[in-house]
Amino acid sequence: MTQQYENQKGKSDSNRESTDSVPEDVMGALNRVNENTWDIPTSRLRGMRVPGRIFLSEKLLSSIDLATIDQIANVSMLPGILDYSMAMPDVHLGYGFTIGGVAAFDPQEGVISPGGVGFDINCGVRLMKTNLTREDVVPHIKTLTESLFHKIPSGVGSKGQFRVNDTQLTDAFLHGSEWAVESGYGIEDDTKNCESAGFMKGGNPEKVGVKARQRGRPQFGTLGSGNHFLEIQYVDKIYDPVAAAAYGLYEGQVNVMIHCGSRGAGHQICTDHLQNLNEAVKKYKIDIPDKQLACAPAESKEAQDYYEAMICGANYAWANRQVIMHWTREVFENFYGKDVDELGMKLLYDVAHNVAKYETHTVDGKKKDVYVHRKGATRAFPAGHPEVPQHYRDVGQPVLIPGSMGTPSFVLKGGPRSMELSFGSACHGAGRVMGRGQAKSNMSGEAIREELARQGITVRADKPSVIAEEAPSVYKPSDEVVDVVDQLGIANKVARLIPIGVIKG
DNA sequence: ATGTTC
Repeated sequence: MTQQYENQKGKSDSNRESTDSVPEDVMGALNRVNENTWDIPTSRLRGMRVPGRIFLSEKLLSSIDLATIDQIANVSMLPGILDYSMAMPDVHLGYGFTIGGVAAFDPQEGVISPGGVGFDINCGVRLMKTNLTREDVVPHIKTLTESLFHKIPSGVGSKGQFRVNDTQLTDAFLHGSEWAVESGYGIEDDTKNCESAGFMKGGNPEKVGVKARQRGRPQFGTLGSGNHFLEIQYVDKIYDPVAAAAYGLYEGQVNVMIHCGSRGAGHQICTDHLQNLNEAVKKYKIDIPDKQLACAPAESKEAQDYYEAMICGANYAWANRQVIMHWTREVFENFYGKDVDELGMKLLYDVAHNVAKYETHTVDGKKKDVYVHRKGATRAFPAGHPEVPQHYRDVGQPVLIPGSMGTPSFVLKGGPRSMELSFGSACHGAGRVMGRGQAKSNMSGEAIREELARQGITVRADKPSVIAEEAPSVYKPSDEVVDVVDQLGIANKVARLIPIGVIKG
């Protein structure tokens, strides 16, 4: 870390007392470009190759601190970064890169960095529809929530209902949710309604270490902990009737949202390759302002090894969400005595929140293949993009934005300006404003559970501390975050979803 | 986020 960085960090700490108003140093670090766009000029820190850019409303400005701004600036120092080091309105401090960060790199001049993906590789969200109404479900919500809690293992270190063998694990690393569907955990349509059709090509299980395999095997089909959840929600508002019709959403409809990732497997893949990349930084003499930005030239063996292992982690996560959705269907089938078809339990879509991808974008007016890192950011391809499934192509890719526990989630569609503004990316959620530790010591999980119960939301968690960590008040309001990307035309609102039953790890 | 602070 540079001396300059330390000085600024100190300054920000001393200002933290005056919370509600935006600290002067935050204002001083940003140049306002328009209503929802703020730039960090390259003059801020020595070594910035491109400016930083935060998509944010004035209202949310107080949720940003100087340490977050400097992480965005630090990323702009990485070789081969294109256009801007970007951040979404749900941005907050992360490992090296912010959560809510988007950064694209030239494949020849640029780098690949695990910090730009995160430890939970392909943490993501899927939304499954039903044809049940709120009235069909609310009277039974306690029973349903309880059944789901028992069917789907959750919590830190939770073990699954079945153990995949080594061959199956390799298949999952290579073929993601396609493997899960072929193994009987789903229906053929499921993979069509998924980003990248449920798996990325190019995974190489030989780049996944023994430890990652050991951790991954027993955790298959588990939810995990932290902000991960399974929610029964209902559609309470439609903003865009045409898009809603194309997605099959209508007011009063009950849906299930599943938010989880690659569990210990992805975590171990990230940890292992960070070690290699720490060495690569020295070997290739890359000047990085923060050790957490470990990276290697995109075409180097070290970077490609990580990328091939990361794909395995991403595919594991897609298979994991697929298996969890399958068990959710079984719970509903048993409860209502109807099958999946009769219950209309179709997958609307599944998106990755933490992943790096080789994609085609327009840079300086020319088509170019780049490595886009999305860490706490959602792909949001617009109408007409060839990667959007045929049946959604006229509307745009579904963009699923979970709220924090007890607050609304949103379905958006990829907006007309996402390709020009943000490498086809939008926000991924509400975004924390308070750290986990602080939340745990400040909040009572049991009190929050009772308050949510008064609001008609049944929460079933592994332990109360998880509820405290994820209290709605430790997050930015999801509606304000979503409004920013909506107003920018990065992704446009289609429907709002209100939780009624929540399973947490 | 995480076999919870290498």
